[in-house]
Parts: sequence; C-alpha cells; structure tokens
Amino acid sequence: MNIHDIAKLSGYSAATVSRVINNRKYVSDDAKLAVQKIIKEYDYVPNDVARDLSKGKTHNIGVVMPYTKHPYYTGIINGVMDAAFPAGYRIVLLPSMYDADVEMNYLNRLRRKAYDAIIFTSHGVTLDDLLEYQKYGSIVCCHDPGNYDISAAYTERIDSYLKAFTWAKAQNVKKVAILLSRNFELSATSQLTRKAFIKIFHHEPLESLLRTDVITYSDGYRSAQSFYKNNVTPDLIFANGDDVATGARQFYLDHHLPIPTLIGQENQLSGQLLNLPTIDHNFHEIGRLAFELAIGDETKQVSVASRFILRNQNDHN
Amino acid sequence: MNIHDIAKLSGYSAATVSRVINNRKYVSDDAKLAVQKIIKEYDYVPNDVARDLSKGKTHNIGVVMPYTKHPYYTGIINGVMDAAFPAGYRIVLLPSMYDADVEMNYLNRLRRKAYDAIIFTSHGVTLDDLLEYQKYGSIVCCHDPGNYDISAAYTERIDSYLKAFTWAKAQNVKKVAILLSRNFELSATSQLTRKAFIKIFHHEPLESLLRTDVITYSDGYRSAQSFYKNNVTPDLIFANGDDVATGARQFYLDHHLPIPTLIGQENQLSGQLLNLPTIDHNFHEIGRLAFELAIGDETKQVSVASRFILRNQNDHN
DNA sequence: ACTTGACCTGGAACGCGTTTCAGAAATTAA
DNA sequence: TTAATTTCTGAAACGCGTTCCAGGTCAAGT
Repeated sequence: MNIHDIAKLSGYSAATVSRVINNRKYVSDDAKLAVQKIIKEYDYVPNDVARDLSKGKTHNIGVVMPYTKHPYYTGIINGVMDAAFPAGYRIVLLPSMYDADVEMNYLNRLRRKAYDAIIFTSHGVTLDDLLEYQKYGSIVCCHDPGNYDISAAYTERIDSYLKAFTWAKAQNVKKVAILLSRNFELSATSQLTRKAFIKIFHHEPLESLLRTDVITYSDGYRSAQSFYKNNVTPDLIFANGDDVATGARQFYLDHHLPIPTLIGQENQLSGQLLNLPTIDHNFHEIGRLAFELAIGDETKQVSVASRFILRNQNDHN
Repeated sequence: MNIHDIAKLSGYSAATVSRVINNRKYVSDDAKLAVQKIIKEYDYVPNDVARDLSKGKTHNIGVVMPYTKHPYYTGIINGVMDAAFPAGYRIVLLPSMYDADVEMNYLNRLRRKAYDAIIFTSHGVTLDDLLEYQKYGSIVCCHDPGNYDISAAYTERIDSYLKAFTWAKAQNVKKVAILLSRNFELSATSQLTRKAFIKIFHHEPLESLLRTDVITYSDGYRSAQSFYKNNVTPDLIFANGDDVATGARQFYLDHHLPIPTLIGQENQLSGQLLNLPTIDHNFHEIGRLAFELAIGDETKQVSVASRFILRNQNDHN
C-alpha cells in the first residue's frame, strides 16, 4: 500500500494525495475528503525512508562517542537529545573507541546521506579529515578547533584549570598527580591541563605522576595503586572525573594510607557525596549548543566557560 | 553523482555497477576494473537512504526510553549498543517521558520503515498496542509480558526482591519505606515489589511510607524530607536505586537524624562507596539480549535473574 | 555434434514520496 | 466584458540503488 495505490483508489493523482498528506494549499475540499477517506480506510502511512530519499534529509543526527560509559560523552548526548527531541530530530549513537577507521566510516555515512549532521564529542580522525568532509554535511566538534574553520561547541576550560591549580598551590602541595583520559599528544584537553599546570607550577608535570587512559572509578583506584607500587606519594591528585578521584581515594582508604588532596571534574554524584572540589564543564549545555550548530548552516564556534567548584573534602560525612 | 552516472561513464549499466559495488558474482574482470576506475576517479559513494529504500531495511534500531538520565535505561542502552555495533546496526535514541502519543508516533515510524525494530526499555502505551504494531516490525520490550506474545528480554526480579525483604525482616525492621519510579498501577516492576513485600511482611506497604516518581539522588533526598515532614520515621528504606538511597541518607545526615537501614538497586557507584546492600538487575545483559531478539525473527521471551548483593552499610568508610 | 549449465550484461521495473510544470477552471480586478 | 489572478489537478521526472528477467556467450559433459 503506497501513495500511488491511494491515488488510484481515491480517483486522484499521487501528487494530490501528497498534497493532502502534507496538508498544503491548492487542494479542493472534495479531493481532500476523498483522499482522507481512503487513507483512513486502508490505514495508510507514508514510508519515511522514501520521504527522506526524495527530500534529501533524514532528521537524523549522528553523535560519535569514543566511549559509551564516560560521563563526558553521556553528558553531551543528553544535551543533544534534549534539544533534538522538541525539534523533531533523532540522534543516532555512533561508538568509535577513537578508531579512525570506524570514524571514517561514519563520515562516509554522512556523505551517503545517512545523517543530516554529525557531532563529534571527541575524535580520532584529524581536523583535516573533518574539514574535508564538511562539504558532505554539517560537522560539529566539541573542543576548540583552533584556526580550523569547523563548527564547534566547547567548554572554555583554561580559567577553571588555572583556578583549580592556583587553589591547589595555595594548599602547599608539591607532588601533583594528573590523571587523564588521553595523553598530551592525542588530546587538546590534556594539553590544556598541562599548560595550566605549567603556568602555575612553573615546571612540566612529572612523568612519574602522570597516568593516561583513566576513565572510571576502577581506573582511578588502579592509578593510585600504581603510584603506591612505584613508591610515589602524590599530595594532590588532579583527576579527570569525580568518580576517578573517588576510586583513587578508595585505594588509600583501603590501605590505611593518608589521602591526598583530590580535585575531581564533571561535578558527579560521587564528588558531591565526598565533598570534593570539582570542575563543572557544562556538558549538557555543550550538547545543546552542538545540536543548534548541527542543524544551522553557518560554520561557527561557540563556547561556555567551565566552573571550578570549591568544596572541602575533609568535612564530608 | 549517482550510480547511473557511473554506469554511463564506465560504459556499463547501473546493474553492473551495483554488482561491482556489492562485489557479487557474474561480473567480468574487465567490467569490474572499468567500473572501479570510474568510481575512484569521481570519488563516488552510494546513497545509503536509497539503498535502505530499495532493500527495505535501515539497520537502525530505535530504543524508546522514558527518561534519559535514569540508570535503568542507560544501562540497557549500553548493552544494546555493545551488541549492535559489531553487528553493523546503529541505535536511535527515542525519548518518550512515558507519553503514549509520543510512543505511538515512534511505533508509526516503525510502520513507516524508519527502523527495523524498536526496543521499549519501558512503555507508556499498552501491551495491546505493541501486539498490534508487531506486524510492522520487530518489537521488544524489557519486562515480563505475561501471556502476551511479544518478544521480551527482562530481569527476573522476584527472587532477589524476596531475598532483600527477607534480609530486611531479619534486621527486625518494622516501618518499611518504598521508593518507586512509578506507581503500582502503572508499573509491573512496582507491582512485583509490592507482591514481594506482602509475601514477606504479610501486609500491604503503608501508604504513608510510599513514594513514587522517585528517580534521582535529589528525589531520594526529597522523599526522606517528606517522611520527616509527615512525622514518619522508616527504619528501612527500600529504594529503586543506590543513588536514590544515597539521597535519602543524605537528608538524615544533614539533619543529624539516625539513618534508617537502606537497600538500593542497580549496583551503582554510590552504593559501592557507602557499602549499601543493593540489587543488580544486569541491565547490560538485558540490552544485549533485547538486541538479539530485535534482529531475530522469532517472538520469544528471555530472562536473566537479578542478584541481591548484601553489604553492610555501617562498615563503610 | 549437441545438450547443459555456468557466466555476463543491460533494460526495465521496483521501492515510494515529492516536486516541477503545464494546462484547465474559477475568481477577482479593471 | 476582458484581462489578470488564483485555485486545482495530474503526468512525468526526480531522488537513487537493487533486482528480476531475458538474451547472449562460452566451456564442460555425453
């Protein structure tokens, strides 16, 4: 049962049926009634895929996310979803594990018109790749693209990083551990953390106090464990998430060791519970903005400042 | 640039080009080479939407989720995603807020071939509706569908509920508060909680100790607050999530009141941190199974038992 | 030598809705 | 009463890839 069948049955043409369905002007009441009657009688619904094909638009937005459990990505996705839903767009989840081939495949799906736009919460492919594929559809990334002409919605982190390290320095900490998702070469965010650190502490982060590929509570725990095994005892752990910081804390607790000062990120529940200082990067808002850019047609960059939230980890309960 | 253009340029027909692209048999080496040359030269990629249209398949699975932040839904979605990704399927997020109209719209999109299948992590529409729409595509729900012939992947909860309440009773608690997402009429899961409660305590849950629409940490906090305002002091709070239990706990803590015994659910980080007894419903596995059912063609039900995890909330740190 | 079957290839139909364009009919304006 | 609009309507083309079927070639089997 397709639009042509309905046309035949109602005695009008497919064009007229289409007009009725999309209730457009230039249809007589007679025609409208007759067509609606047949549509109802045969319980006809138009085929979305065919519609997408002829309109050249799918109302699908792909969201590439390296990891599925990381609060960064899920936070952004919630923001995207909350904006996309009322606008009649749906979001398609595209896990990538930072695999450039997989991400390339998604970019090609953009070319193939499977999505109207793609939002990269983070990416393994290069900015040059993104630039190159921009001609096939709207592409938005979620970090500062520098001087690349690529749409981006991102968090302006430097101020809160500086604030956090400044506060840390005032606590008179010496040995600062830094836990990151990705290393300095791969991640602009990590690079930013490094820069802020250097600005405040006037030296490079110590290799021995650096850990990458840290994402979860367990990773935090393991990081602390590895510090312990290597006989390094940080007096501050700057973690990339409250859950991570909490995991590290747990290691020291379990082994009856003094707990270093902790700074988390993402303003997660664990941080609230333990009253850890944290940095809120406003991911929900970033998601919202990324969506707006995705459906808009200008290439532009928007940013939101993140916020250092000072709490005292010693007076939690 | 479409397949017909490539056909013309290569001197072969669209049919042959299609065969080359999908590398099927019955294409001469000459033809293959000539076509591939043109494809490369013009950097042609086929249009996915057109392909979907003619194949009648999108490789998209819709996942309906009432709330976007609830661990139940996100857990299932992660399971679906982890299974869908290697199988070449993508998942489309469909938020519903339990709105039957919205969900109906999604079901109609299934009819319209926008998705190959829909997984309802939970639903506001009736099982009769699902039954009715099954003829338009695979539909999977995530709770026990009773004697409805609908595919389902769900958690068998009754045993662990009984275990939890049995343990609770052994703690000699009298006033049991129950925090739920949805009320008994609306939710089969809530109903199950009620049944288990009655079986162990031999009476209906007390109205005054019942709260619904409780989902987050803050909701848990507010629930405890409302008990306090109404002068009811539960000695056990059976929450629908560890975060919720944690929220309730926080209220008592903040007001220097004795903390009731807590039982959480979902085995969340907060519960681990505070060493709360919890019930793990294996949502990840449910998601995986739901996906298998979604792409399979038989209608069947599979279940996984949930697990009561006993921990002692008093010896946390 | 003759049948059989595997191998190639392309025209045309199919999946299905939208849109353009041209022509006809009915109003309104002048 | 013309001229100029506006309203309807449908045929056909379009978006684009897939597949069926018919027709032809060529090597293997008897």
